[in-house]
Amino acid sequence: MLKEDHLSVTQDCNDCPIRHRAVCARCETDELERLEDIKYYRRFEAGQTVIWSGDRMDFVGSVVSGIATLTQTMEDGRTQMVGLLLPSDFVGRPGRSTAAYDVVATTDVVMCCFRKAPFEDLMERTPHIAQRLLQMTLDELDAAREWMLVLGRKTAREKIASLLSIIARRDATLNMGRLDGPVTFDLPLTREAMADYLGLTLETVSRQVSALKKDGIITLEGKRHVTVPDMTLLLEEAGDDTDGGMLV
Amino acid sequence: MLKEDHLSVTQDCNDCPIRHRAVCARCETDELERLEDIKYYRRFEAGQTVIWSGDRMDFVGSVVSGIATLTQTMEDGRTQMVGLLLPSDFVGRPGRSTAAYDVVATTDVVMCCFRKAPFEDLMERTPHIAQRLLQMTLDELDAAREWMLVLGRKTAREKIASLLSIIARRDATLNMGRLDGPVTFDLPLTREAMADYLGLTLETVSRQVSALKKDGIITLEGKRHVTVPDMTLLLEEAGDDTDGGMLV
DNA sequence: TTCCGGTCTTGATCTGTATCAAAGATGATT
DNA sequence: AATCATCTTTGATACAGATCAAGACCGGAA
Repeated sequence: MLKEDHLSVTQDCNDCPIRHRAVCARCETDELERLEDIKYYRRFEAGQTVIWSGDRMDFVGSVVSGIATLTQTMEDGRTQMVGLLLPSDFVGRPGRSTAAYDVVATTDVVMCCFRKAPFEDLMERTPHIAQRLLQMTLDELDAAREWMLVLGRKTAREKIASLLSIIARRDATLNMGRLDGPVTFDLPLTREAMADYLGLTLETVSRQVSALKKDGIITLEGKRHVTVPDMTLLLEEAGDDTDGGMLV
Repeated sequence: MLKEDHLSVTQDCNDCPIRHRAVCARCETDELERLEDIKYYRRFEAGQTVIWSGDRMDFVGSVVSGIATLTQTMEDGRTQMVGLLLPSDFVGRPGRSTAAYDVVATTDVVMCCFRKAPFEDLMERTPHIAQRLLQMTLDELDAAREWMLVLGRKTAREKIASLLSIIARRDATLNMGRLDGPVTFDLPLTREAMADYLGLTLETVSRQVSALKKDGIITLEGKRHVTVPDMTLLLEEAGDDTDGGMLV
């Protein structure tokens, strides 16, 4: 649900009918005019690396459309995805000059960027922005910690169910969909990307997706189009508290 | 390294010779006087649960002394530690009223607390605080993501080495120790707690600690007192980039 | 000193997931 | 329509770590 004082850029941002919300609806007008100078769009193709870990990072921004991932790679090639960037997600870290992770476009991606130094100035002058960014960062921290439980303690089947639940929920949030009937969405990730997110191999992902399908927890049309007849069942498979809290 | 504008409470805070730094050195004096009204100390015994997940959380604070953990538990008892709270770490979440995790005192703990509502007011009025808190939260997010790589992709031996590296580094930071010679510290965690942090069983932790000892990567006096003759070797075992970045 | 509860180690065996291998879809390009 | 590259599924086997089980250690209490 996009809030009035949302820092994120909404999907309409590219046309910019609501560009004045791009940073913060509570900002005064003159700040927003100034914003125009430091805002610009970037387009990335599917597969393209937006930024490499260790690179100088001279912008912050948010995803307007498309999907990108945040990944960490060890020298021997083992890869762990540490974040999934969907439309409205914020990218970059105020106060740090180099990127800590690879950011890779999974699909074609449009990002709305702000030059970093002026953005940081703006943040200093307008406290709402720092406060809003703090809330967003705390949410991401919660998500990361939630994921630590998935990675550390869940079985392969539970991991898959957890990932599907999260994608279903995020998809519903973005598209104003409901979660109380059958839920349908497109998987934005290859089996390999899912594996990298879940700390599994792609073969195991494939097997467990097939198993969930066989057991009627999900239906597949093609490889990527998923229908969940009953989210409650999926959440049970994920091993989450079954009080339905996630459905609210 | 404690910074001048550190939000955290330092170890001396209990005696409060430097209590005016308790929130932010850059705050003006009158804000600090007001602070006295909303600050208090709490003492917890080893094993005591500071707060239960889901509980109403009416304070924020920071650890003055002792060690606490942030854990998540599934209905069937599987437990994952999602954070380790050492002296100077911040506890609590401005803007959210219930705790998301269990906070458990591992040793006796003293926390310096601030009543939540007034603290949030203070944050609104004094932008440095929100900004400092944002930096701290971003650091925690980095730590959580680092840990996702450990949980998702590292072997048991690498996991143990990673945990020991982190504890060694944090210990050195707090005690102004060096990391370029032999490093000695006390393990603040039982084998079971280590297992819960690493997504392993306590038996596997025990075996891998023994293996690292046999291979001369570490030495043990008793069960808990660890010496690392050469941090570089330990970092190699952890599978971290071996450019020594961590030693700086 | 002995007892005792909690912690830790070690051994034997089991199992979930990785690994290795091959073939089946799918969609783009010619 | 045929070719090709990429993604996905499925099978056979191997292995890291879990599980089950038994003691060893260690500090505190009596």
